[in-house]
Amino acid sequence: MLRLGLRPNDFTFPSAFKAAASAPPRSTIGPQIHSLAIKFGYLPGDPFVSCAALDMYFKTGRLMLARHLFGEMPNRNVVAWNAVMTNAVLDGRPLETIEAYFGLWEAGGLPNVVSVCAFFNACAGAMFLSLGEQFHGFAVKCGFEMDVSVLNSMVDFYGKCRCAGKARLVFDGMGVRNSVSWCSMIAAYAQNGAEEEAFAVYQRARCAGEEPTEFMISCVLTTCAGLLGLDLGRTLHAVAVRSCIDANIFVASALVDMYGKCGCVEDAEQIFFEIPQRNLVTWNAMVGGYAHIGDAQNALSVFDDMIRSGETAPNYITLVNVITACSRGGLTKEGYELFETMKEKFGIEPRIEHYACVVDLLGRAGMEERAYEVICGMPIRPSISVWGALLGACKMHGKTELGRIAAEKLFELDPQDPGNHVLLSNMFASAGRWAEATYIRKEMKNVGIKKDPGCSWVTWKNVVHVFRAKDTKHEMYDEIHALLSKLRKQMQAAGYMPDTQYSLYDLEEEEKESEVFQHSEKLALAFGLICIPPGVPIRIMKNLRICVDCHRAFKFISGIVDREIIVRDNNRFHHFKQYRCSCGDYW
DNA sequence: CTAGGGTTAG
Repeated sequence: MLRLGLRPNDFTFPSAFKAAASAPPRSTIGPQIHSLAIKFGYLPGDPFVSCAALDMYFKTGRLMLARHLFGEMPNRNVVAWNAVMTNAVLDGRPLETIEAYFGLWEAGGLPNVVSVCAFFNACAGAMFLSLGEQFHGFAVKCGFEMDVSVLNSMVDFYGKCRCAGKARLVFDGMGVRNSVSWCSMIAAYAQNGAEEEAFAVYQRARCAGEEPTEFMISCVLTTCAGLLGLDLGRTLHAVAVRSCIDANIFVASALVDMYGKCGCVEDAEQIFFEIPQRNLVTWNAMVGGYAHIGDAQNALSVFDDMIRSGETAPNYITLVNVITACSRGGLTKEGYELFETMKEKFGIEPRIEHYACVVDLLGRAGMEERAYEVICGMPIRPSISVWGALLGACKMHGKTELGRIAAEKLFELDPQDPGNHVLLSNMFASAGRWAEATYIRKEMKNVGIKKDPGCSWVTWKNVVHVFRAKDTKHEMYDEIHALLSKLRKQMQAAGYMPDTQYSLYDLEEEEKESEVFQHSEKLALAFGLICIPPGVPIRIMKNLRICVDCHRAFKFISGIVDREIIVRDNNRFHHFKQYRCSCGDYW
């Protein structure tokens, strides 16, 4: 334009700055336009031009220049203050946003819709629930509740502050909704673990004629974690393909994650290797997918690809996932080395999560004492998950004394948790120390701690069938029981010996045997075998870890009836096929 | 000229 000898006017510079705002941070295009604007007399002085320049400096990360420009603006208007507020939230400095809001107020300016949205955003980012609630009242008084955007940011604010119910109240009161409103409400539920409600809102949105957007699909996909969501996840994948949004980085990352969490690494891989670009989250989700099934080799190889590609540097989540994969896959040495060198190699300081991973890694490999040394040398206070990892390992390998130390720490940190008490009691039980096992049970009763009941579930024809141990109430109980007896004989003929060492109470051996045959996962499997047609893998979920005997039995059954069985317990996946499990008996 | 929603770990 300048080369053609045309003179820029006051419309030229704002659009030029807007374009420059999305240039890479090191590009000098923004500052060049700045000098031109000065040369042509638009700066300082023109509020439109200076606001655009201000925003550009923030967006390209030149904070000092932005603040300097803001400082010398002769006539700061709301838009200028808003640029400060919105960019501060975007960069994760919510306090600065709130400060700027009051700055605007003190300077005699009147906040507008954008300022109010930014304020709610800041309260969401800083988790300032009561400040946001007060501001909610104020915004209503000023008449801002007529604005969709303001209401949307209120829904988002309540959702982020863990108040999905309050978000819903705002949402229900909205006379007009747009796509953002629906997404914010779905996110509010999804981020607070209310998967069913999130999905119900999604369905309502679709019924109301809302098109599925990248935002909507990536958000709903997070509600499909675990085997039960697989059908739903595949449906959403199809929806994304039909709407041509499956290549969007958020959608693709969410798909990789969803398939990984459902134990379908092949599907995750297909998306991962086909998409044009990947970001940190995509890489992490893929490594996480391998970690879920305990495929340490592939986790390490993708991690290696990530480093060599130079696309993105790993972060602490990447390392949590890789070390977890090593732990589950039995690559103890590799995992430990990564943990030891993550600081110098990748500049990532080990966090509490990494310590928990490495204690788990060493513990699984039978190196409980080494794990204990790591805990003792920690620069930060060991958390519940660190001691929990040690206790779990001690229980697995019968290291009763060290287990007791871990358990005592756990009781201090979380006296009400039933899982730790049960683990310790079981550990004593399997060491034959019945008096101590019973004592802990009694103690639980006295203090009023109830054990989470173990249960397993299977979906069939869109109905979830839940089983608890010794469950006789299911309508198909007789058939289930008959099938289990038959399988028991076949398994014994094939060399199966019941493993009753973790049976809770001091029962006679025979009673222990019949006890383990009423475990919830066995009931769920029998139900699956009866209902689900041959050839279709049986997918079972369990809220606690799978028991040792069930694990052994499932290997036999997968071979005897020639069926794939996939169990997701509260810790990882077990994929049974032809007398073997994907965990290699290492879990 | 400024604005509202999304993906990973725990």
